[in-house]
Amino acid sequence: MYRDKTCGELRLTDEGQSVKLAGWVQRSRKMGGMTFIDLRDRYGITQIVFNQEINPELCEAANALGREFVVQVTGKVTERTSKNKNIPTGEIEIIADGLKTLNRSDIPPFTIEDNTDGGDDLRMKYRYLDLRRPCVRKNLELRHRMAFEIRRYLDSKGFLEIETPILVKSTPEGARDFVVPSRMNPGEFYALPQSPQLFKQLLMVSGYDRYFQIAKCFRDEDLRADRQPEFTQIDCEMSFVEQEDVIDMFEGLVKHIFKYVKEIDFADPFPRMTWHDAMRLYGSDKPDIRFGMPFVEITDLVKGKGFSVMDDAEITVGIVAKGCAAYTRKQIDQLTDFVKRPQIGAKGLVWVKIEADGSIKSSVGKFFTEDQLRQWAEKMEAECGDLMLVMSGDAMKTRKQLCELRLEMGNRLGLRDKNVFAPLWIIDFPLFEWDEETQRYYAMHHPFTSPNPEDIPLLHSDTGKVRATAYDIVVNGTELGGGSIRIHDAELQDTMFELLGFTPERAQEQFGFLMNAFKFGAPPHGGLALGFDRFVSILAGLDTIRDVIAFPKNNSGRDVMNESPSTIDQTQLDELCLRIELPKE
RNA sequence: GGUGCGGUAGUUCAGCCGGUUAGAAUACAGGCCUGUCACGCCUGGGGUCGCGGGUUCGAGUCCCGUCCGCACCGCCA
Repeated sequence: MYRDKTCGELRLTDEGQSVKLAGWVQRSRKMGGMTFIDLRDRYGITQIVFNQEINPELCEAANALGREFVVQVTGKVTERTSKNKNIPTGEIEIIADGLKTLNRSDIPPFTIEDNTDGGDDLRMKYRYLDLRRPCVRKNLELRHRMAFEIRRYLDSKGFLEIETPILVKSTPEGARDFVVPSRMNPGEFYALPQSPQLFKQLLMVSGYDRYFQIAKCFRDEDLRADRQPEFTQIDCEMSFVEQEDVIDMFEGLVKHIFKYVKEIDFADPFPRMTWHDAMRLYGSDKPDIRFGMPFVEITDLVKGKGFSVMDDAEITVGIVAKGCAAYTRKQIDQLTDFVKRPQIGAKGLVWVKIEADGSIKSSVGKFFTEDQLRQWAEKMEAECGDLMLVMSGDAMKTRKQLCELRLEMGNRLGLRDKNVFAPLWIIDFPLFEWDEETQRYYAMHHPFTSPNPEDIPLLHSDTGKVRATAYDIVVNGTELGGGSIRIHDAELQDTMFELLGFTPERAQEQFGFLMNAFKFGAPPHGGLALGFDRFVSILAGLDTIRDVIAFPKNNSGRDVMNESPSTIDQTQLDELCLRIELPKE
C-alpha cells in the first residue's frame, strides 16, 4: 500500500501515530530553516513539516518539490504549535521522516484552487486538472450522492432499473438525431436516443410495471449553459396509473432527494398551476415562484383613452416592483433598454411611479389622468413607494417579454436566492401546438401523450383547445422534468398520428413496432423524466450544467480536451460507404 | 442562421480622444528567511497585442473580413 491514511482524516486524537500518506503537492512554504508542504488528495489537505536542523537532507528534498508533484510521505502525527482553524486537519501536522517522489509534474497552466486563475476554456482543455479542484470535485460528489439516493428511493418503491439500447431507430419528430452509420448495412444509420421513450412504453407492454433508468440521452441541437448534446435523464414509467399516481410518486422522489441530500424537508404538497394560468400570470410555462410579482392585465382600463400604443394592442399587462418608486431615470432607462434588446424585442416600456408621498409620476402623463393611473394602481395592487412596469402588444409576445422583465426585476431585487427552492407542478398543457411556418399541428409533448379524456370529443372540432394529460415539474424557473399519461389504445394513437399529419403508411413505417405492440394488451401507463444534470446543478446552486458533468462539451459541441469531433480515415469512410462533401462557401 | 460581449506575458486582466521603451497581479526561476498556512522580502526572465486586410506620418487602440470563446434568440416533440 502506498498509504495507510488519507489527507483528510487525521485529527488531534490521532496524535503520536506513525502514518503513511500519498497525494499531490498543493503548495510549499519555505521558511529557510523549515519547509511546510500542503499535501492534497480527494479527501483534504494535510500539512507536512520538514526541519533543516532535524533532517537537512529530507528538508532539501522537500524544497525541490514542485506544485502537483505526486509524493509519498511517512511521519508522525503531531499537534501544531500554531493551529489553522480553516481546515479540518488544521490542529495537526505530520513531522516527516520519509519522503518519496512518486511522480513529477509540469507546471500546471492554472492554479489548482477553488479560486483558480484559469478561464473556462483553459479549464476545459485541462479538465483532468480542473477536476482536482475541490469545488468541482464537490459537484461530482453531489451528483453521485443524488444518483445513489434516486436508486435507493425508486428501489424501495419496487422500480426495476433496466437498460435500453443506445443504437436506436431515427424518428422524424422532435430534436435532430445524432446518427451512426452501420458498416454491416451500408447506407443505413442508427440514431442515438433522444430519450428511451418508446422502449420504456414497450417495457410496460411487457409487464415491467415500474421501470426506471438513469439514461444518457442525445440531441443534436445548439447548446446553452443548461443544454449539452449528451445529457442524463432519470427516466421512469409506470403501469396502471393515472396522472395523480405519477405526480405523487415523483413528488416523493424530489422530496426524498431534498431531504437526504440537502436536508430540506418539504412538508406540504408542491403547488400546482395550470399551463394556462402560468402563461397568464407569469408569461412562462416554467415560472420562478420564489417571488410573486404576478402579471396584472389592465387592457380594459387603458383602451380608448387616445394612447395609440395601448389602443391598438391586444393586451396591456404589468407588474409591480415593490419599493422601486425611487428608481432613477438612469435605472428606468436600463430597464427600457433591457426589454428593447433584440433578444426580447419589446418596442418600449411604460412606467408609473407612486411616490412615497402618494404623488404619481409616469411616462404616459400626456395620455392618462392621475385618476386613471390610480385606477391602474388599484387594479395592480400597487402602493406608495412602488413602481408599475407595463407593456402592450400581441398577447403571447408581450407576456414573454414581461416574463423576462419580471425575472430581471427578481434578480435586481435579490428575490432569486440560490438557497431557496420553489418546486411547482405545471398541469393541463395543451396537447397540440400550431406551427405557422408548416401550417400544421405538432405534439407539444410527444405524439404518444394522451389527451385529457374530457377533451377527446374536441380532437377534430377544436384541436388547439385539447388539453393533454401532461405535467412538468419546475424548480426555481428551471424545467426539471416532465411526463404524461400515454395513449395505450391503438385506435386513439392512429387518430393522433392523423391529426399530426402522418399518413397511415408513414406512421406504420416510423412507429409500426409500437402500434403492433399495442395490439397485444398494452396496459394503461404513464411516466416522467427528470433532467439529472439540471437537478444536480440546481442543488449545487450553479447556473450551468457543465460543472456537474465530468467531461462536458463547449458552446460549439466540441470537447476541447480531446479535440472531438474529428475527421476519420478514408478507410473508415470506405468501410461505411460514406463520401464527405463539404458545402462550398 | 442571428444578436451582444470578449480575445494583450504561462494565467487573469488594465492599457484614456491613435503618439516615446505595452503595464499590474499572479505563476515561474534565483537569493534571504525556523511556525507558515493566499507566508514575507529582494532580484530576474517572460509579449507574433487571435489571424488577414484597410485607413493613417504613426494602429494593441479606428474600419472591414475571418477564426475562436462565452451569454442569449431561433432551435431543443
